[in-house]
Amino acid sequence: MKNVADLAGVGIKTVSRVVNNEPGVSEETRQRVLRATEQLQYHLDMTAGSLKRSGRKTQSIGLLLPSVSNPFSGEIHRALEDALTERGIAVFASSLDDDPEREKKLISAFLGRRVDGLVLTPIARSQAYVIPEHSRNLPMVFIDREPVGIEADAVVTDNETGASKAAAHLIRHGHTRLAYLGDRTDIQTATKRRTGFLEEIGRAGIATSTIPVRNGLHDEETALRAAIELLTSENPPTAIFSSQNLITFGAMRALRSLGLHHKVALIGFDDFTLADMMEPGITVIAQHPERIGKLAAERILARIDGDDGAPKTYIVPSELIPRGSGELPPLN
Amino acid sequence: MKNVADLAGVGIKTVSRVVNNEPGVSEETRQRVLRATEQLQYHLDMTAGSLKRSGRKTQSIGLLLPSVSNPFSGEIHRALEDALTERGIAVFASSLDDDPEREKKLISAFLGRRVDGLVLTPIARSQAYVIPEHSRNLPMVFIDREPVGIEADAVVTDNETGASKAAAHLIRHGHTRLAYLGDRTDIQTATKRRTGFLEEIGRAGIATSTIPVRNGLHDEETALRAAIELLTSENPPTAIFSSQNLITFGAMRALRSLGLHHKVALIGFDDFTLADMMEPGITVIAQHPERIGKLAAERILARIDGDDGAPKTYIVPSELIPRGSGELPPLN
DNA sequence: ATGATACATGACATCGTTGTCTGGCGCCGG
DNA sequence: CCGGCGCCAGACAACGATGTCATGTATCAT
Repeated sequence: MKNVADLAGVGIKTVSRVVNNEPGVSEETRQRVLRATEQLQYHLDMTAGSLKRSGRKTQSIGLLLPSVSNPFSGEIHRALEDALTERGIAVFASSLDDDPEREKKLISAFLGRRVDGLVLTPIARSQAYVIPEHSRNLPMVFIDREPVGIEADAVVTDNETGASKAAAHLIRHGHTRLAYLGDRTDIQTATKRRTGFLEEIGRAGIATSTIPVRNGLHDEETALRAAIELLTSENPPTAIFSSQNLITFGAMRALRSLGLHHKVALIGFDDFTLADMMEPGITVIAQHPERIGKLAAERILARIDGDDGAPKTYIVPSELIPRGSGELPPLN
Repeated sequence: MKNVADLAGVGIKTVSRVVNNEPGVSEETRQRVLRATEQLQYHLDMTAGSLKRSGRKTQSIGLLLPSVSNPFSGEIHRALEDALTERGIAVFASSLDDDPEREKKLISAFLGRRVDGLVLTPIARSQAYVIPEHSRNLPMVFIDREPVGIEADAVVTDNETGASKAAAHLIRHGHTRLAYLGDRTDIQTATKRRTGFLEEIGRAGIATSTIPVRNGLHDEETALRAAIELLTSENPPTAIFSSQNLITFGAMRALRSLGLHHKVALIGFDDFTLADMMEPGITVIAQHPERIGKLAAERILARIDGDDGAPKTYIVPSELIPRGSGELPPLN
């Protein structure tokens, strides 16, 4: 900046005014300065600017996702990015891998970079450890899962209702012998989906104690095994609900390997690419990651802009998409 | 920092030494300072530090991808992140959407944030406009596509050889009436794949002029239409090669809608989730995004660390994964 | 003509940190 | 007993920008 000022023969403050489009510079000087910036390939240093600038905003936020390679997270990321880029805010993205230690480390790394806000999927059992930052006015929005031990904004899918819709749908198609394949019980969304599913079954007058529930499945392989075991038991279910993407894949493989894919109904939580191209098409409870991302962006921006209303949880509705697998009638 | 220093009753430089783990502080003072940082919830401000620190490193890099919601990009992103997080480097990620204007704007935004390096998928017709930055010693690594108009490191998939492997595979299974469904010709990878595919056909002694080539397909819908048109023409191909994910999906839909999915062979460039669960399984030329990401990370780190060897293009081999669709024999 | 007013501009302190340099103190060897 | 050395610690400038304030000049109303 100094160099530009010298070249243009003006003070550095004037250069600052020009590059920041502040008023109070004559058109002539402005042109001279612009020519100088051009000539020297000058580029404003935002990091230095944010040191003194009012509010000390760095125009960047931190985003913590289960993994940036997870398509669901990718959609959220994209929607967030679109909304924030418009405001000139850049996004630091990181993957958590369900590791509470990593969660803390990454948050710390973002804090050190003085991000203007944090959008995150909580992993650790409690997020109480960020209370100091939060109350120190660091905007935070939790996504996908509600935080524990701290009052903050959250944007989540309607997990319970979504799962209950799946149950209702299967029951409406005549099923009574349902089964549930679920994720680790320490994941909040997993337990909510289970609750929603079982409660709906209860409401339909079916004894939930008769429903086989397999928890703790965390990948395709374990889901596959659990599903096979279930389907080859002596009183196998006529319909399966899988609480998550990978588990759905495992269930699909199990059904196919036993030749039951056209006989046993299946509804999975989470939509996925090519679900409609399967044989049969897979009925799913679709989440709306773009809506989650967009809402999270709106909330974090509002907080950055000073909104200090009481924290609130925003719920994004899920949607049942019938494609065939969920409409198969019970087979006996 | 000042506050911490006061509370601990030491000078700010001593606090700096402690939080940066520099030597020359007695154990007693160190403890006192650490207690103070704890009490005040002090967190080092890296942005301020990088202002004066030698080399002015911000410990962050910019990553430009077609879209963060694209699974292929996601894998690259993840691999990069893993390698960089180890070194304490954070990643700004942004989506380009095939928009050259956006490419320039985003690069400019990253430059303003003084990233230590840039990893990017080039979109614009030429990247000559970043020559000033590059020669000013801003490390840059191009991924997926080689840059035009600038000498810089690049990490790309072996597009030509990959496509030629697909052609050879189909020919080996007896096909002579092949067809090519390709992306926009202004995308470098697309033309390379076409070249590789056609050259291999030529080498096999088949007149490439007889091969229907459809370019300019950019999504599932256009690919679907092109494929249907091709398959319902009077001398339809017995095998199709699709140059990219979405085009493969379009081709799959076309084949299925015409009831030809077990009759006409298909090989797609790019692997995708559930390819093995299709009917038949889809044979693909798989890229290795994790390897691309890892290599890109190694290169950018080396450059950041001062490696000033001549720029080089690194080629990551692709892999043909047979799953059924590519092994169907010609049907007449 | 004169004081008031508006506008263009630059000097300077400052943001939070680190690099450099200097100072005080204890210890050692001669 | 003294010079020299090593260790700990702080004072101070500097990084690249911006906020504040002062200054100079042209313009305007009276």
